[in-house]
Amino acid sequence: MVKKATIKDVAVRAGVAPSTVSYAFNGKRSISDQARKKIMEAVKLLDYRPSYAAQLMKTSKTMSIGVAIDQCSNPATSRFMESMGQIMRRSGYHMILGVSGGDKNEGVSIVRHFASGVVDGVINMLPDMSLLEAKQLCRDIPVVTYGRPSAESPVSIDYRSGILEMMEYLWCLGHRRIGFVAIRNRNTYPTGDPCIFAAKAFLQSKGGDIDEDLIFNGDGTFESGQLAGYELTGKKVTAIFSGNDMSGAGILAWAHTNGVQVPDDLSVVGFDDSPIASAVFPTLTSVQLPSRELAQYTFEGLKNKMEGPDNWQHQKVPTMLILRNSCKQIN
Amino acid sequence: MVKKATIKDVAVRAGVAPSTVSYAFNGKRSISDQARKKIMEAVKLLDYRPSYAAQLMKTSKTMSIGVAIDQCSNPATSRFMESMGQIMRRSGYHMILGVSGGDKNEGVSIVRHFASGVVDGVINMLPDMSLLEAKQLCRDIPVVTYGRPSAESPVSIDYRSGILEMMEYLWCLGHRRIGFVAIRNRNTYPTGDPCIFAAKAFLQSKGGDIDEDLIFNGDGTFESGQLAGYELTGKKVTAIFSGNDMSGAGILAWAHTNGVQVPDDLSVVGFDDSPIASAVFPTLTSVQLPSRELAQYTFEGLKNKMEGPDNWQHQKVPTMLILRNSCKQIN
DNA sequence: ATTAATTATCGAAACGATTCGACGATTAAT
DNA sequence: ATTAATCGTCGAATCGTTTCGATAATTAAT
Repeated sequence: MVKKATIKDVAVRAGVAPSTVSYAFNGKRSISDQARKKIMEAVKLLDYRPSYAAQLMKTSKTMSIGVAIDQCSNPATSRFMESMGQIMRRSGYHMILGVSGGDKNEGVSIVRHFASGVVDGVINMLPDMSLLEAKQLCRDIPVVTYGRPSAESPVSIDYRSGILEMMEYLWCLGHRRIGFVAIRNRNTYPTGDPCIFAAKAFLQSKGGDIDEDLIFNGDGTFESGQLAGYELTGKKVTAIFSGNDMSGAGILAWAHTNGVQVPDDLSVVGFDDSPIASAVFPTLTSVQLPSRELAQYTFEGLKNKMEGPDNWQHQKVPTMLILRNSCKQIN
Repeated sequence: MVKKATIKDVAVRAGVAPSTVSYAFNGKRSISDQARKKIMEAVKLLDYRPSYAAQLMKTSKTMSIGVAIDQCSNPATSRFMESMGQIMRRSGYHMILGVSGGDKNEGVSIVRHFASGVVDGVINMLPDMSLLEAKQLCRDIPVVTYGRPSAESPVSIDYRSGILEMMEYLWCLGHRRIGFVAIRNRNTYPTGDPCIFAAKAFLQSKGGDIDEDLIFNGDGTFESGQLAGYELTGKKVTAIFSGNDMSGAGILAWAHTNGVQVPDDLSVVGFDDSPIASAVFPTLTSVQLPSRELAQYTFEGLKNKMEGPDNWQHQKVPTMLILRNSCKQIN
C-alpha cells in the first residue's frame, strides 16, 4: 500500500510552504492564483486528503454530533432520527448515532466514547440515563437530554393537550364509558400516568370522573391489547383508548375473533401513529407525535449550548390527532 | 471553564515522565506498583481523560466502525442494526451509524466523512451506492457492502430457498392458483424478479408454470395491497403471496371490507416478518430475514479485511418461514 | 563474583495539520 | 516622494499523545 500524502508532500510538489497549502484550503489568508493552481494540481496528483486526526487535534472541531439512543426500531424514534439528520445536515453537522440496544452499560459506554472528543456535542435519548448522569459523563462537551419534562431539556411533548383533544373527540362522538389501556412497563413511556391524569382532568371538567375500574394496566404488546379488549368490553365500555398502536391492534384482533364490530360496536383509539395504525383493519385513529418539531428544538437547544450563552426556554410541542376508521358516533 | 488536564499534568503531579503515564494506561511496558498508585491518584485528582484526537493521531485507531444506511425505520433493518451493535461491542468496537434519509448526496457525504479517518472501517448499506463507488470513496480504509449477491459482498440472503419453502408450504395446503404481489418500485428490494423467478422454478418442478396473469406489480404500500386483493381475487386465486407485510395487510383489509374470509376463503402470506405481520387480523404468515446471521457475516467480512489477508467467501443465509393464522388447507 | 538478562523509568522524536509573527513586495494614501 | 496599508508567503511553534532507544537499577544465571 502506498503511503498517504501529507500536506508537506503537497507543499513540496507545488513548490510552496505547507502553511500556504493550508491557507489554500481554508481560505483564512489570501492566496495568489498561481500558487492556488499549482497546489490544486499537486493535490489531485497525489490524491491528498487532509488527516482528520491532525485536523481534529488542532481545531478540536469534529463537525459531528452524537446521538445516543436505545433503539431505532420504534417508529416515532425513526421518524425523529430522519428529521434530525436533515436538520443537522443543513447546519453542516454530521449526525452520528450510537445504539445501545437497551443495555444500560452500553449506553454509558457510548456517551463516554462520544464525550472523549469524538463529537462536538451529544444528544442523550437514552431513557435510562438521567440529565445529571449525562452531564457528568460529558464533562467537557455540551449535552442535552431529549424529551424530559424538565426545564433543562430543550423540548417535551405536550401529552396533556393531546390526550385532551382525543378525549374531546371521543366525547363528541357520544362516548361516556371509555376504557384506558395504560402502558406501565416502560417508565419513560408517556401513556402511563400522565395520560390517565389528563383524561381524569377532562372527565372532571365535564362534571364526572375517571372510573378506576376502566383502567387496564398493560405492557404495550399485542397480547396485552387482546386481554384488555376482553376485560374492558366485559365492563361495557363503548370506546377504548390504547396507550400505543400495537395494543390497539390487539384490541382489534380480539374484537374480530369475538364478533365485536369496530367501530360499530366499539370505538378504538391508538397512540404513536406507527405504521401499524394504518395497516390494521379498520385503520386506527391515533395520536401522532411531532417528530420534526422535537428534532428541531432539541437541535437548537444543543446548538445554543455549543455556541454561546446557552439561553433557551423549554418548549412543549403539541401532538396531532389522526382520524381514521376505528371510531364512530353512538346513539 | 478550567483547562483540561493533559498527560503531562498528570506526569508532573505524580512525579514521573509522561511516557510512564502512558505505559500505565496501555500496559505496553511494566510499571512499578508505586508509580502506578501515584499516577492513578493524579488521574483521579485532575480528572484526566486522554485526548481522543491526540491518541488517534498517533495510533490511527478509532475502534469504531461506520455503518452508512438510508433509513433505520425498516423493521428488518432495525433488527439488523441491533444485532450488529451487539456483535461489534463484543469485539470492542463502537458502531457509528450515518443515516442518509434516502438522499444520495448525503449518503456520499457520510461515507466520505467516515473514510476521512473517523472510523476504522465502513459498512455500506446504502441501496444506491455500488460496491465500486464505496470502494473508491474509502480509498484508505476497508469497506464492505451489505447484502449484494456479488461475491465481493460478504453475505446475501438466500431468497430463492425462502420462496421455495413458502411455495412448498402453500402447495402442500392444496393451493394451485397462487397470486403474487411483486414489489417493483425499489430496485434493491428482493421480492421483485428474484422472487418471481424462484416461484416459477418451483411451479415448473411440479410440472406447471407461473401464470403471468397472476402477477400484480405493486409498490409495497397498503393501498397497493388493497388493489392487489381486488384484482387477484377477481382472478379466482386461492392464495396470495405478498412481497412485503404492508401490502399483505392491505390485502387483508380489502378482504375484510368485501366479506372475503381469511384464511377460509383466501390464504395470504407476507414477507419481512415486520411487527405488522403480528399486529393484523388474522396474523400474517411471513418470511423472516436472518438479521443476526447477516450482521455476523457482514462484520466478519469487514474484520477480515481490516486485520489481514482478506480471504473470506461470500455466504448465503437462509430465511425462515413464520407460520401464523393467515393460511389454510383447502379441499 | 562477574556477566547477562530483565525491569522500571526517562527524554526526545514523531504523528500531520493549523496559525501566529515576520518579512519582502505591491499598492494606496498623503 | 515618502509613509502606510495590504498582499502573499515562509518558518516555526503548537496541539497531546505514543513509542523508540538509552540508562540506571534490580534480579538471574554462570
